[in-house]
Amino acid sequence: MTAGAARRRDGRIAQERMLEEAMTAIAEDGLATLTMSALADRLGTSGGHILYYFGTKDRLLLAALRWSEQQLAEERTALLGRRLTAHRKLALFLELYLPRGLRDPRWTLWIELWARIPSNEPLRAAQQEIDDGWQRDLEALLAKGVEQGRFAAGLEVPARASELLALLDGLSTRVVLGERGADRATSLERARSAAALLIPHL
Amino acid sequence: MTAGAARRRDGRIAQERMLEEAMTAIAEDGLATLTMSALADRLGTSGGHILYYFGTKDRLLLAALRWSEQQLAEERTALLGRRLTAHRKLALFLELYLPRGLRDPRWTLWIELWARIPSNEPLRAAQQEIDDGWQRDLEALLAKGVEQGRFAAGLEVPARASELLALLDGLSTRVVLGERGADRATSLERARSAAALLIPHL
Amino acid sequence: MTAGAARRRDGRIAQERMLEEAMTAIAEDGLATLTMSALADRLGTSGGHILYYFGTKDRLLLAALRWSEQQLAEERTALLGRRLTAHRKLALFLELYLPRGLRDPRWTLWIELWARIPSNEPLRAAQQEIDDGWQRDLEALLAKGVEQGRFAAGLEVPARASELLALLDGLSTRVVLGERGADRATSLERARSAAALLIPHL
Amino acid sequence: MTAGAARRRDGRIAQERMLEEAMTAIAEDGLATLTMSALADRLGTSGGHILYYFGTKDRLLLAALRWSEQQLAEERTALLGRRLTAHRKLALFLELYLPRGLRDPRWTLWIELWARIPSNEPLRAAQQEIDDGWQRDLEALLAKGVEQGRFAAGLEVPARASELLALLDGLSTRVVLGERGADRATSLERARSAAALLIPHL
DNA sequence: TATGAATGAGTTTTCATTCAT
DNA sequence: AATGAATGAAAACTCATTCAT
Repeated sequence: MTAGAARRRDGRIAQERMLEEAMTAIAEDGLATLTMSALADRLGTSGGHILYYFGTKDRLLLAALRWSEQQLAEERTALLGRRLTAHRKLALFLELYLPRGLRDPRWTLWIELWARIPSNEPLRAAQQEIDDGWQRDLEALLAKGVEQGRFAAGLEVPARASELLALLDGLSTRVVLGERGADRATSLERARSAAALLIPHL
Repeated sequence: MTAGAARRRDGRIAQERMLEEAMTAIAEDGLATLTMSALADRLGTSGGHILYYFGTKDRLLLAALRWSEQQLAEERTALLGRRLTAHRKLALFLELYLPRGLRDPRWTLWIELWARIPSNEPLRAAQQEIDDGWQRDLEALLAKGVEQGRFAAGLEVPARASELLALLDGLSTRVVLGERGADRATSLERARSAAALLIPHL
Repeated sequence: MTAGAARRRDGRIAQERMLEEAMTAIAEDGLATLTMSALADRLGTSGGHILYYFGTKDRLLLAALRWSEQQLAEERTALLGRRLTAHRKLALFLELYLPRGLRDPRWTLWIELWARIPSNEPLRAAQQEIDDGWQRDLEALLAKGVEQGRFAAGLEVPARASELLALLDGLSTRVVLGERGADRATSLERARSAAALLIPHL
Repeated sequence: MTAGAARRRDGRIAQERMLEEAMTAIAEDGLATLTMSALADRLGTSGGHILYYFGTKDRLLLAALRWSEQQLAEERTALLGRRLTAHRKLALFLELYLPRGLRDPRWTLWIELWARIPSNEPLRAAQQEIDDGWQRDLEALLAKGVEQGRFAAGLEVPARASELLALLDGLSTRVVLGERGADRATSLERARSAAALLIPHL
């Protein structure tokens, strides 16, 4: 391997460390206190260096979001590929989607970024794309369940998927904002019972 | 009426104009561009004067939110009091909750304020209180429907109310952020079909 | 006088003090070291306050330039109105135009701002307008000299005025940049002898 | 030729390409947007590499200026050596000096660098030297014209040369800044008519 | 020669908030 | 009640420059 390639690889690693640390910092202190220099301090590097890779803070946050969603997307793909009943897959899907708890960084970031979407076109595009991924995979999961006779034939797959995802978003918001009575366990329970009604198991 | 009372009443009106204009400005340009002095300009007054009434910008936003929710709460109360079938009331409830369209000011404000809740205790309390109002009234609506035999006896009212409200939040977010295929009409359709499944009409 | 008017007047005075101090600072240390906070320190105020009036540093510099040219324009008008021979007026015009010496703030500013004109439309407009003022007044001066029989009949007034002003610009640049042998006295001498050739005195 | 010499020559060529590209970039977008990495991109190399040759950006700009003036100096020398009347030579000198048009790179660079001269000693020295070259050659041209009886005996050569060059600077500034009515053709006309008055042709 | 990762000082700008009048 | 002058903290961002490889 040439020195150049090594250097390039170092950069890759550095970038990924930055994204990971950004998510961790958000999880610990919230996005409000995530300044460029605070993040640089955590990483033992300089603010300039972070922006050397990402250009602007907005783009850094977008990259962090994508990186975090990328990991979930992989878990989702793995989940879909497992040999499980559709019921079980759906249950795991719900668990995957909902926040791990108060201050879940992925959701903290989403809530913050929603506010910026109206004035940030690349962000809107990213959100659309990410949402589409969840919708597509949930539809696939449901369709397969129908095919296997686990869910009612005639299930309106896209509509039910949309509704379930909207419901999960609403529940997630509540969890991550710490609304009274909206911890992960309770919300998961709500998600499950609603799912059972929206997508009747035969 | 004394001069003092007249002045006080004038102050009330002035404050209400400020809140209304704040909501309009947010609907037009988003909260990010709503600075104190921009708002003052729209009102033909000074930033100092607005803060003379509200103390801080955060309190102004909170007041604006409360003012906007207050109006909805009144419509809600009126709705509950009307002589309509529970089905019909539920349908109107959904229409009342969902955003009027892209950039609906109430929802724009919510999305912006969610991001501030983690670091703003009074805001969290207000949110809780407002959400409780919707939950309480939806529960009442459902309970009455059960009582009248319109909804299944044994309906788990609080759970279904929570789920429906979470779903409405999720749908609303999408509408107000302008997600593809998430206009008011479509979202209302999703809300209706999901409601029919969550709260089976007999 | 109302308190409001007094406050407003205070603001005016404050703005003018800022412009004056900016020019003085430029004369003393050059434009390179004129940062917003350095200027604020000199004025015993805050950087925010300066930008409260001028919005951006660019606009502050433009205002400073205009303020400084305004003063010269008044001197120019006074000069044109005096009862002097055209010869004498022309001589005084040259003295007025040329820099007072190395680091003359007006010229320091011009040289700095020339570099910004290609990317700054308001600045270009201001420059055009200011140059037009000098051209117009020099043309008037020459025309009157012709009329009075002091300068050759048939003098091509606009052309000669343009040439003389261009020459003065060139000389001024050299003075203010401290080129060898280009002090004010020598440059004035060059200006005079060139003027005598371009605009023959009868 | 040794490998070392070949490499050295390659380096020369690389450096010259850099200078040329710098001038082109400046002509296209102005100096303000000429960052090291922008220039590196245009050249398909890295910022570090450019500085490997030039050390600092200031030195690069200075080298670019010198390189550009070097070419003009050669044209000037060629001009002086040609068998032409002094009148004709003077006319060609004016054409050589004035900018080719709006955004002429040599002049764009000059205007930008003037602003840096007060704080950059090597730059000042270079400017002096380059100006001296023009002055020296113009004096030689005029002196020869006098000698040949083309220009008035008794012509104060150094003074007239200074004045003409100052005038050319002033005209050039206007052309390159795009002042109204200051295109190359008009400015050349002004330069010619002023030259005819300053240096009377017998 | 050549790269590109890393630095970090330095500057403008924004805006809620205060307060004398 | 109303103004608007004044504050000042905070933060993003730029970019020439260095240096290990």
